[in-house]
Amino acid sequence: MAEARFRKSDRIRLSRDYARIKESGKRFRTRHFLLNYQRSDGDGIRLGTVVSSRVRPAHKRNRCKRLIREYFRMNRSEIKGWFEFAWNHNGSGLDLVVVAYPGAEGLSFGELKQELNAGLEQEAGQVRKR
RNA sequence: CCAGGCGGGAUAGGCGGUCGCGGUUCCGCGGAAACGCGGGACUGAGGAAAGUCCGGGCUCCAUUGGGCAAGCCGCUGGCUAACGGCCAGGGGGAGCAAUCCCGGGAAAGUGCCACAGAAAAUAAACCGCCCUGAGUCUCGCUGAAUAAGCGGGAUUGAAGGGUAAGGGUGAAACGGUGGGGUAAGAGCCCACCAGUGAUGGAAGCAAUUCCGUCAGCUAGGCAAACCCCGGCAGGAGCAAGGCCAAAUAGGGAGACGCUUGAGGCUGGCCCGGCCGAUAUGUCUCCGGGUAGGCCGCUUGAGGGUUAUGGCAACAUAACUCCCAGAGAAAUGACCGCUGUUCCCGCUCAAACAGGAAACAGAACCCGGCUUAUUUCCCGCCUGGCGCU
RNA sequence: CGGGGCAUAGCGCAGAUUGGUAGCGCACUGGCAUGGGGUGUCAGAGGCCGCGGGUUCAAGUCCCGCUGCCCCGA
Repeated sequence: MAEARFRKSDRIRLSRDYARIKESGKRFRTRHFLLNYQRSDGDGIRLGTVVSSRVRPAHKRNRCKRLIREYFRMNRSEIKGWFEFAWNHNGSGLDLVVVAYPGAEGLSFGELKQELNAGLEQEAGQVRKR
């Protein structure tokens, strides 16, 4: 059950971390999201959320972040599994930044889950091939 | 019953379950501590939290004055910490009415008023009207005469003068109606009415209202144009500001005295004022500061109830309550049952099935304004129709 | 969260000082010149000035409220 929690230590909170992941991490897109990720030294998996300021008004931006966090909380062990398999290395960490763009505020939780699941699984598969 | 006006209030669907999040605090374990892990209790968005349009608190900066410029407000009185807000009163406008909207000064000065129109603001005089009337034509008389003179008439008549009644314009035309008067006219004079100024009295704290007297006889609009009058205000904002303080770079920093005076500051500008590179002497000290962390950070012009004063806004007193404090930023996801309203389908109707239910997220804190918005409820008032 | 700016023809800009029938360049349409095109030349069309109120006789311009876009401050 501890897998389904989401504490402060599971979040990316420093602006230099965001800058580092954006600079040296890898990225890919789905229909409504841009995902940056990078292998990290720790053994955990961390999440940062960013919503475009073109998503208006403020309460819709907040809702986007909540849904992304909720998705991450429910599926973190799966995501970790995919990337550990891709890198062929158990116990490595992952920093993940999800950027939401306009249009994302209209998604339901089910639609969001489907889109992010598909995107992440596909990306992990491509990493493994290389 | 229908239509309308004003004011106030409720709600932001509810209950349960599973998995989670922020804050405070307690217990257990680990640890030198910071803290970490596990568990419990309490608690966790709004009426607009919004726009950032005003006003304050709070914080730092500036503060030795003087002058200038710029800004905002504007009927009167009150309330308030303050306001561009609120309450009461007064005036003007809209409406049958309830009610709503607006507000210093145009007689201190400057400026503007396109087009049209004679003229757009100390009135002027284009047409017109009226008077005088050179000249021209004509008639009569004197005369020999068609010369000259005298007199009369006509004129679509040079020129001079009077006048502002009328002139179709314009958003707006320099009092209105009637009478007298005159060559024609005119507040030129008179009566009534409207308006202005001065002044006397009455009511009111005042804005203002009412009743008189006198005067000149009349004064266009725009200050959300400059401006005048009265009032307000130093500047910036919690990313304010304070404390701790890695890595890296660097060897300085501060105080005082004396001389030189490049340059800089004085937060709109000027006068004025102040600091001061460099060189030199003495003394003291390890500091400044980025990442990051901590504080500021929620007990406050606070909420509720009652009483008293006041038409009211509001004030005072007593009792009582503690009600988010994050920092890449907490309230969410899924499931079950269910309330209200609306839509669609079937139906005489109902039941039933399905769908929908707003605007929107605290970021230092308050008082307002403005804007967005769901479903209703209550009270008072106005007009109309019907019945008694 | 706080502070500030902009919006006018399809595009880029004037006009806002001092309110009075809104213009310039490119692009567009048509005529002429050429065998045809480019180019040149002549003519024309295209705007309720971001939206809604107010002041005024009259608003792109002055005042108030919204909407959208952009910039600055750790």
